[in-house]
Amino acid sequence: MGELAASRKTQIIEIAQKLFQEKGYASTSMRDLAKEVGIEPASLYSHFESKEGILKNICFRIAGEFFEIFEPINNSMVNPIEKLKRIFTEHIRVIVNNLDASTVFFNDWVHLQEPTLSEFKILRDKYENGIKSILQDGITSCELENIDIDFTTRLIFSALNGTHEWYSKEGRVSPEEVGERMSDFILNGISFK
Amino acid sequence: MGELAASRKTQIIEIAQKLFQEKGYASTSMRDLAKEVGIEPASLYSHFESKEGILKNICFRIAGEFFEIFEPINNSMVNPIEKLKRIFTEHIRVIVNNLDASTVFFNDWVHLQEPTLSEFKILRDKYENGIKSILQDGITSCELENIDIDFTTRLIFSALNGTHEWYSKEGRVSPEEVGERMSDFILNGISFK
DNA sequence: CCTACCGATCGGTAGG
DNA sequence: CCTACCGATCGGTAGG
Repeated sequence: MGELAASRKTQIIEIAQKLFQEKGYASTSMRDLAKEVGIEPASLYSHFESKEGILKNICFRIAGEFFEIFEPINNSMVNPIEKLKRIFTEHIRVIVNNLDASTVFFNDWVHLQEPTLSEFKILRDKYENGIKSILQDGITSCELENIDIDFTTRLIFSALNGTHEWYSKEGRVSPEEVGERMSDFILNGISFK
Repeated sequence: MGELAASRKTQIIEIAQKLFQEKGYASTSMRDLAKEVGIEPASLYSHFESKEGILKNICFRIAGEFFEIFEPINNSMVNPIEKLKRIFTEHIRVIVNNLDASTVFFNDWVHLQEPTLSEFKILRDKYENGIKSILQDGITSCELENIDIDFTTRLIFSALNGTHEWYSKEGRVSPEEVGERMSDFILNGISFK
């Protein structure tokens, strides 16, 4: 009390993000989490139905953030290259603004159970297909070379989604700058030949 | 029997790689492993001192493979760009030839305990610093633009080390071709401006 | 390589 | 949100 009064549920999620990020979802027990929150283990179950419920909350919140930045840019009337540049930059910003949660998102979504796992994969594929469409538009309009779209998409996500692994250690670079340099790197790499 | 007689120890490692890759190290129990091998859980301990011993074996074997390809290329008398190109290609080959083990290497090294964890990190830093030196050589000799070496190195490893996540699903591309296209992508991306 | 077993810890529930 | 507790499972050991 006296601090900003985040709800207990929010507090649990924030601490869970931190612990899952540090030790991994599978290696973090509900007892670890309860201790850090300062309540009894059983009390966690009045806020979440299960341990997986917490993971679900984290993963789908981050997925939601990615779509929130993707859709308005994708629907805007700019050319494909500019779209990609903006999406890459905003994508990085989501990661950097949610370092703990995005680490959990990338590392621990595999621990989601069916049917949640399938829902998650569908969202992921949707986002991926969105990027592929923009690449296709770029090729069609001759703004991009005739690249291998699947392969290029993999490379793009590898580059973007590695950010959480190193950003905190070299945090002197601003998210905007990382996003821009990453965009340059990728777009330059793509237009090879 | 009747098949190629790999030693039991080798067989345990191979099955462990597969299970750790599928479910993660922390979520795979010694009982899971024993069952798949076809022996009693306690019997695993006549081959390995602990569960972590198996992880150690996998992680350091892969680390060794990376150094085996790195060092001869690094010591060879070719220019920095050519060195990078060859290292990237061989790096990809190591990943692709050891898909299970390299997935464990990338995802589960965090579960190593001290002092093994520190030994592992030292190897990782050594490899990373090797790449940084080559980039520096390339800049000094004006074959590369005056890029940010730390940032570039992060991007390189993000791109290279994401390969294990998608390769098996699009396995129609040969390791050599992946390596070459990845090299082109990275080297083209690097020389921006 | 097995039988038999240990203490510790796990996610989760009942009931208040 | 707590006390009290459940059955299951964990990594690992003793002794052969």
